[in-house]
Amino acid sequence: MKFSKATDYALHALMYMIHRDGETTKIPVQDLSLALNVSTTYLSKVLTRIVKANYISSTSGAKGGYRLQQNWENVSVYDIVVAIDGVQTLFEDSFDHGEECRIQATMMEAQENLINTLKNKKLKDLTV
Amino acid sequence: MKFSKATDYALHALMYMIHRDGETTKIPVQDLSLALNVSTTYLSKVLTRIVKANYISSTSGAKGGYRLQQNWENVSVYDIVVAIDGVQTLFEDSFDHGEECRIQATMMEAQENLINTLKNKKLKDLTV
DNA sequence: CCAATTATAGATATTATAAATCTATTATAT
DNA sequence: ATATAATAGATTTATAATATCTATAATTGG
Repeated sequence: MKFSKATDYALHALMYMIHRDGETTKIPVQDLSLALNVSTTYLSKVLTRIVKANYISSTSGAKGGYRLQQNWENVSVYDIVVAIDGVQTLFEDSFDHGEECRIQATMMEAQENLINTLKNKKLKDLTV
Repeated sequence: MKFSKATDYALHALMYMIHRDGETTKIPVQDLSLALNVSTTYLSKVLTRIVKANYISSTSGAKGGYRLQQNWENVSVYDIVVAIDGVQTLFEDSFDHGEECRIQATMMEAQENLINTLKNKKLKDLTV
């Protein structure tokens, strides 16, 4: 019952990018890696997922790097969680008690409240 | 980012006990094991934690078993989660950005909403 | 075109944790 | 005394997260 470190890395990397230049410059993973003290290989593997999800762009080669997309302000914390870990179910009932299982319903309700909090928090809100 | 199966087992075992006899009879783990289709050894290991947390009692030996405590109605789903998995932090920030880290604050807020949902749901509510 | 730089992909290794089993021990009723 | 039942500790198995390594593809500047 934990969020992944990868999500933590991604969020901090994004905040670094936002605070540094906004969506104006490309930032190579090495810079981010240095700032966060996480290996370049792993961090780039993580960031590639954010690229796939289209919240940042990337360009290979010299002078390349990662850059925020114009829409970054509307991206929620939950979007990042999903981009990294996929849509997770916090609770997988081992029993086939069906729809009317109140235990499952309770867990789902709790999970919804968690998710909604993260959906309502945009990256922009974290910069204020 | 998952609840443990053990918690699932415990909750279902408790519901079985509640529905069967309330706090009147001792139920050996073998009965529960049969009802849930979980091994007796593992289930008893799980239930022992619920005993330690004082939400059920146990007696060894012939005609022994597990029995609900009189206070079971006031026990929340969160109480069971904690009894099994301990107090968990859903998010452990890898960076020492301190109190004012907004990422951490957001995750904590989301976690609080999750926990409060589970605190407000009593075992009694699951039986209705 | 060449060399340097940078992201990506795939395979693999490492760690950590949950899930489950096994054995021995202790307690209780008949 | 014997059968029943919980508990404790050690150990195994399974699974997922974390991380590294190597090779490949793309881009820039000379």
